[in-house]
Amino acid sequence: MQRISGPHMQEKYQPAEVELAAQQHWVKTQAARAVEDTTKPKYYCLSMFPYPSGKLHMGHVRNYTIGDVLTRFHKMQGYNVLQPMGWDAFGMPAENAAIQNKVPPAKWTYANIDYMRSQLQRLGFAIDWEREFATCTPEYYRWEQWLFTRLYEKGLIYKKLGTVNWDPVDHTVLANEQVIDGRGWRSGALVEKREIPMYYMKITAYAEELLADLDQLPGWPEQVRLMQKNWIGKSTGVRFAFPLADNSNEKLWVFTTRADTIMGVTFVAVAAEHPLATRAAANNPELAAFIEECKKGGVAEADIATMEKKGMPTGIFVQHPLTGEQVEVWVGNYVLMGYGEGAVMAVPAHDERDFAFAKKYNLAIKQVIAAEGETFSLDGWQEWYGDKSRGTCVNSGKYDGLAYEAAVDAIAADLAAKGLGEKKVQFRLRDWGISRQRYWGCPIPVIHCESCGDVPVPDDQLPVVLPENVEITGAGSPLAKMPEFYECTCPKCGKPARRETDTMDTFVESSWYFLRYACPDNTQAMVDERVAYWCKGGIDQYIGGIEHAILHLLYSRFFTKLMRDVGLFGEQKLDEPFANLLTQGMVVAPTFYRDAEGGKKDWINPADVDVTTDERGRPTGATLKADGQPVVIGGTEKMSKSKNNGVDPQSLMDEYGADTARLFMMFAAPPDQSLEWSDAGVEGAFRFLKRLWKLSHDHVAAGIVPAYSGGELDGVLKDFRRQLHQTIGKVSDDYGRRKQFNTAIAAVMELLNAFAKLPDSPEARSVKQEALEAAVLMLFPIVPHACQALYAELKPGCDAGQATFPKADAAALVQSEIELMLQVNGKLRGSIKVPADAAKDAIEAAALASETVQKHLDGQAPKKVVVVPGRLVNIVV
RNA sequence: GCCGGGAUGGCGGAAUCGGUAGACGCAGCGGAUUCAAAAUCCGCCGCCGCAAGGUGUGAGGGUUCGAGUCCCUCUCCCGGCACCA
Repeated sequence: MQRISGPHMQEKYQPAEVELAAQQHWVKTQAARAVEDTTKPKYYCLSMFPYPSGKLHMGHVRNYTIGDVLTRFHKMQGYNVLQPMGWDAFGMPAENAAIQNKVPPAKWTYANIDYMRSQLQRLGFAIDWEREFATCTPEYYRWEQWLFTRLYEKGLIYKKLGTVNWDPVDHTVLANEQVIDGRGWRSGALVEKREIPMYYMKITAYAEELLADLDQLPGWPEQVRLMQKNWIGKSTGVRFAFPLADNSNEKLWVFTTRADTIMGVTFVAVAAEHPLATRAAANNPELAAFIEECKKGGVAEADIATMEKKGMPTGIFVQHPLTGEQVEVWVGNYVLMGYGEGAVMAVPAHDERDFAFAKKYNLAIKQVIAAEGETFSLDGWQEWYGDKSRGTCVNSGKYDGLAYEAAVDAIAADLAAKGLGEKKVQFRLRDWGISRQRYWGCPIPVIHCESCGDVPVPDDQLPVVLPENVEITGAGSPLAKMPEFYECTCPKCGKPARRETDTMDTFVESSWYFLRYACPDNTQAMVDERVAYWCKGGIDQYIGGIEHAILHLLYSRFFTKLMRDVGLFGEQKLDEPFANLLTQGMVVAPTFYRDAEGGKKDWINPADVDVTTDERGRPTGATLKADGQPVVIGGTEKMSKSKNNGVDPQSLMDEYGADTARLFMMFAAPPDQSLEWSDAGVEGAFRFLKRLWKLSHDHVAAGIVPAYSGGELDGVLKDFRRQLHQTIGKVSDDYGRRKQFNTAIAAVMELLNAFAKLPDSPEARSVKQEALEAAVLMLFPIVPHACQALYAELKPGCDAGQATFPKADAAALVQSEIELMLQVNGKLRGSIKVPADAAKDAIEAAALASETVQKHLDGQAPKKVVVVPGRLVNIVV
């Protein structure tokens, strides 16, 4: 094997040279190529694929370095490893770029992919590039269309009206992101809600399984499972009807989880789009105007939930299903047509929102729950009013005295007897609307025929190819303006027909790409038996941002189950795609700005700012490098274009090399926490690599020797060797179990600090050889280029990438004497040394005999002595 | 608004199962080297205090021999909220 850094080791660490040589070596030896091999355990390590936005940002560097560390570590542990990469290539930014720069989305996307691929290669990730694909190619999305037609036939995809943000000036549908303060981002027009037909995936049919299987995912963070559980939101309640008071036999259906409060209903609220509201508005211009007002504004839940609750009576009355009393129907802007029945019963006394609404409009508030020791008052809302775990029914006739569960059961039974309702399990989860009125996405494979209706495109006409030369204006859907795309013939009857011009939500592509990596070259099927090899028991590690905790991960779980039920996995049992999940935190950086006209702020990039500090290093101010004048120090925020606080990873790589970038990212914070960018921290990472290089160089220059393999050692060397093997144990645990790399790096740093203080003797040299070999292998997953070169110097002819990860030597860990802390009344007062195998009473005696303890006891007898083996002794006086 | 998370020196963070708070690194300070600087190496470094000592993990309360860690109340910050990806 070639010596990577040449016949004479460079004295100075030169990352550009070292990294180029290492990367060429890996390409030549196909080090990252993954081949199915049943003789080894497999390890599929997956990072969330990037949207090709132009260039890598720090979040990508962080995400993919974490993945690469785990990939390389597991390879050194003997696993057959797969680390793939691809491109989530459909999406809005390509259309925005097309509007701004007049570049076709496809061209822009492919150019970005080429650049970003080169950046990933420059970072030295052990990616199997033979498996790369972009989701915007027909070779990929044809299978998505194929699956769509299967699901459509199974009834798992259906059409219904959905509410979207409508820009009345641009005549276009806007994403929530494009609605700013209720206005369209380009036109500035007030956005309206509009109902249009859309295709939906029946994710609610899988709600029960998606919820239950969360318990089968011990490798997921508890917080993510909890978020998904709450999102699915299973609740048991009662669906029941209020008959209309006009004796028309019509009914208004509602769902409630608080049927126990049914006797406290004082009004009913319906959504603005509810048929009853429409009917009432027909001869009530004031109400019609109010309904129009409700339709203003966007559809985002966060906006609806925080806006002022408003309502108006309809003049329509319904009968209370149990008392027969007349109850008025109101239209409320906070009731959503898309949830449940689009109508809710209102119990102001026991629902905080209803309480506020009733106070505002002077509606009746009737207490029907009482809790012991509490007084009900209309002065203000109190927490216990809505707490179903407390209290019993009052003012509720035959239900008086019943607690929550008993009351719900009795009331549900009575409603059922009247044929007006029943208990029902309800999910918060809604079906997934996948239609988008956009160009740069996967065409929905449906043809609309006047005679045959909606006809899925037959297999032999797939893929429906997205035309690539299109003019994007930002107004309206481009495909709907292209007769050459939408004019077609019906596959059933052959008559002229119209092709669907909506495309799919881009979450669809990212819901199954991880399965396609197993078999990206298959032109005959969506997936094949290689999925059974790589995805058996789930993908071993998935790494990505916490912002995907709900949507992407839930959709991916859903798709895996859909594909299983379409029979795509054959005999293999694959219910869940990701066995282990690591959610990484954001990359944040300080912000700087100057106030500009109109209350706006000019954000200044951290790279252009000098921060001044006082004699203790505390920041006292900041100035712009260009003019030396002060700028305002803002908060520390997620790197973004809008705050101009992004740092380009490319400049980091150019200046320090890939290893320093990787080391800094892994050292600055544990993976799941946010990571604060710091120029000085990067310097520190670079300094450490220089130090590692120099220590190795000095050792190699004095002549390499066989690593220590046995024999008596004196105190210093014995202690150091114990530290070495403790470090090996800790680093293995940090990589393998804890997935916390900052502490692994810190442990190796400590080891090298101790290493630098070792004496120079023949014995010491063999221990140093052992330590350097181990340190270089331990750091290899994080800084593979430098370690590849160093290992070849320490063990000529050996390839660090093919080496086995060091194992701790149990014999080296044995300790004869240990130190115990001494506490008096819980306060640290000193320490004692005892034999490692000392008995409890011997420890107690030694502690009591110690000078410090005697001083604090001051002649008194201890009340209690607590001995924690291996830790401390606490004496209570 | 709802769901989930976070807060520890001047800064990033460590403390893995309730047991030495501040590992490791950055910044700072002192020294060595140097004509000088950079680089490098050595040492100091939570706060108050001359010291003894006291005090300290967002705020307040509690459990415990012992709390950064567990429980209750609160404040601020961050992620998600279904068309950003």
